Amino acid sequence: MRRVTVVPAGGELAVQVAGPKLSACAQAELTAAARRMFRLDEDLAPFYAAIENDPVLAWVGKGAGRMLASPTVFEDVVKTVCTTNCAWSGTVRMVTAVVKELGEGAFPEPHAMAAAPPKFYRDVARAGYRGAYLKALSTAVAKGSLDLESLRPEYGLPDSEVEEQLLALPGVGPYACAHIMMLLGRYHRLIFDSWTRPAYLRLSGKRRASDRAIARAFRPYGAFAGLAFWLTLTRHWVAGES
DNA sequence: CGTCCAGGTCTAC
DNA sequence: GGTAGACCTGGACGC
Repeated sequence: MRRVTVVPAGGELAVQVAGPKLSACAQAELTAAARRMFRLDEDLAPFYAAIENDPVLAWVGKGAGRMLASPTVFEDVVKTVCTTNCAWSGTVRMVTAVVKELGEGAFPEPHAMAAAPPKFYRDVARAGYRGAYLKALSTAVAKGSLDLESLRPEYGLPDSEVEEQLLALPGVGPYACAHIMMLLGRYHRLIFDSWTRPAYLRLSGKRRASDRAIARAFRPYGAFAGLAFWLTLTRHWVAGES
């Protein structure tokens, strides 16, 4: 597995690979991965226009707001399932094991995860009950009965259908669905979990707020409500923003 | 040592 | 359609 570096280069991103020149096929694959990771095909102009004079989010219009994604939807789904009902340290443990033991230095192909025995998920990844979900998920993708990549926006499926398909996946409920939708560039849904809820209360100064009420507060952002919510909560992650 | 809970979901009412 | 209870794991916390 060769080292790949992505560096800013005059308003663009340059992907540098150590060693001899890649084949055309490998180049295309790497470019596609980078495009998805950095969300280069997404048009955030309508969002930027909507927040131009926003007291909280105007800063985003300088070019922020592109959440890092994985090279494939499959990888995002697996990782997201590994964030459910556990501490972040657990997520890191599970994903690290999957990459190190099954992926030969990178995130594994679906067939490699499908071929891993339940013992791996239980004793090595220590994924608990999620092991069965990961096994079922990767098996379906490896078999071809489940095509997660077809959920990418460029294939034109409506959000409602994508949501329905995601919610039908093992281990994917409302939280994971909203999270994956965001990573797909479908920004309507707000991500509600044990981190975002208190984070919103802290920022808004409210003592309590139902999910429904929070969603209502972000409705003015329309199709970008989920992104606006996320950026509001993570504003302080960005250097220079308090 | 037991209980609680962390970036929830599933099943059974 | 909404809501209890169970569910793997491991770290934090109270006793």
